[in-house]
Amino acid sequence: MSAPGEQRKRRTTSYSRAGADSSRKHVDSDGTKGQQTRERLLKATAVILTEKGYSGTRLGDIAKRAELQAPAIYYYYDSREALIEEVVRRGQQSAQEHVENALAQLPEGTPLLERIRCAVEEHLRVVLDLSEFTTAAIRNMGQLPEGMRQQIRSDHKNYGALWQRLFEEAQANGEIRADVDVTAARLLIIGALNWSPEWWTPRVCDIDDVVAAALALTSGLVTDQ
Amino acid sequence: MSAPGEQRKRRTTSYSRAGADSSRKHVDSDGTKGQQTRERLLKATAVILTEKGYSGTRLGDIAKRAELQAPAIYYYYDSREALIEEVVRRGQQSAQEHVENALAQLPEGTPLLERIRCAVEEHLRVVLDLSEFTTAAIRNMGQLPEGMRQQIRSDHKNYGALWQRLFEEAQANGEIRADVDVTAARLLIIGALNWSPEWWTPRVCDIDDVVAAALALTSGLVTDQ
DNA sequence: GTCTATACTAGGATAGAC
DNA sequence: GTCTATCCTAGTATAGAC
Repeated sequence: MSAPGEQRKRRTTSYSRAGADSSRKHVDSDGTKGQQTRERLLKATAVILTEKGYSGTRLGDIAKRAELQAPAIYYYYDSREALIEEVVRRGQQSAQEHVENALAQLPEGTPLLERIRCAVEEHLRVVLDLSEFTTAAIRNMGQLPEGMRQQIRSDHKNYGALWQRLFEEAQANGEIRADVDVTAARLLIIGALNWSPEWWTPRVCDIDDVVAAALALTSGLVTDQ
Repeated sequence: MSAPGEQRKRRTTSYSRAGADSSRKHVDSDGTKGQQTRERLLKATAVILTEKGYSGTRLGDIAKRAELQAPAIYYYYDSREALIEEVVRRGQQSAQEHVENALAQLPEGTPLLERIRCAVEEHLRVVLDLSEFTTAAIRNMGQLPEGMRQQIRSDHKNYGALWQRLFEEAQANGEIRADVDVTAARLLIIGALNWSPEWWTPRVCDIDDVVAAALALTSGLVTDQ
């Protein structure tokens, strides 16, 4: 008999972010409600992914955080992998889009060094502030299973190429010291930014302080005037 | 029914460096061979840990790489956790020891900036070249289970404090720009170094190039002369 | 010390009720 | 859309032979 007998309540609700006013009559019989659940699911996955890593990300934990039962996930995604993949893809994309967008905003003749500073600042802000998806993507990029890696990889390459171009031109241009390996420099900088979610919290310092420090470091590459 | 009486083992597992007895007599009877296996095990664990992350690290994979069968691991360690814990602890320690040692080597009056450069270079070399344990420790620090974190955390704090001291004194001293948050700067730099195993391979560039680039970045913090 | 065989459990996934 | 029940594989760990 499988008597339930225990009736576990799963109402833990450690959720504080109750932004969306969801207590409506019936949120509508088409699409909308499902779409919200989908978003909750993605966001929950991003958080767990960041905390626990790829392999440590359990559907049960995701479900708990998204406030539904694990099997419900399969209504939205075909598999754990499909869900995770979308999170990572989004994270990758939103960083790239955000930075490209900021760069595009700069006036025509902006010096390369200034463009680089802009990219540094914006990447950092995405990572620390704007997108938990990006954080999740970064943290887990290295341990994704081979299959998933392929598609993501190409986006990743593009983004890297964008940076690389900026650095190479800046060096060719004399704005960056001729004696540094720009590839190493670029990867070190991006690394510094990517690692920041590991230590930064609002309690450590203001985001603007991090930005300022990152820009200071970047200026170490500048040709001495 | 059949519920077997709770026979839980509570091996406390504070594995601390089993007395490295290293008997030298002959290699097969006692001691030595086991010690070698133990080292293979640790090294294999470090590699898998770096590649797959904490949760993705399976005893089966470790065993395979160390060329034995999974259950044999239990002859050396009480649990998967105990094994992983030793790897992480070692990684943490060897970074700290290596850097402290290099710093101690510097002549008495060495300027703080020079000490910082030294720390940057040595930390980078440990991470890229000298210790796969350190890489494993760094990559997984963030996703270790709560229990394991405690002990490791304190070592980690010490190491961070060592760096922080250097930076604060350098700033108080006027060697580092007064307008940067040294905590942020320090964490960004260490982050850049810590992230490097993620992208660096001998094919990307020479380690010395990475070191040079890291030092160039560091110089961005220097007060303008 | 290291193996084979096996007990046990967690967690991904499916079926089908509501 | 979301749930409960359940299947099934993979992975930790133990027993005990060699």
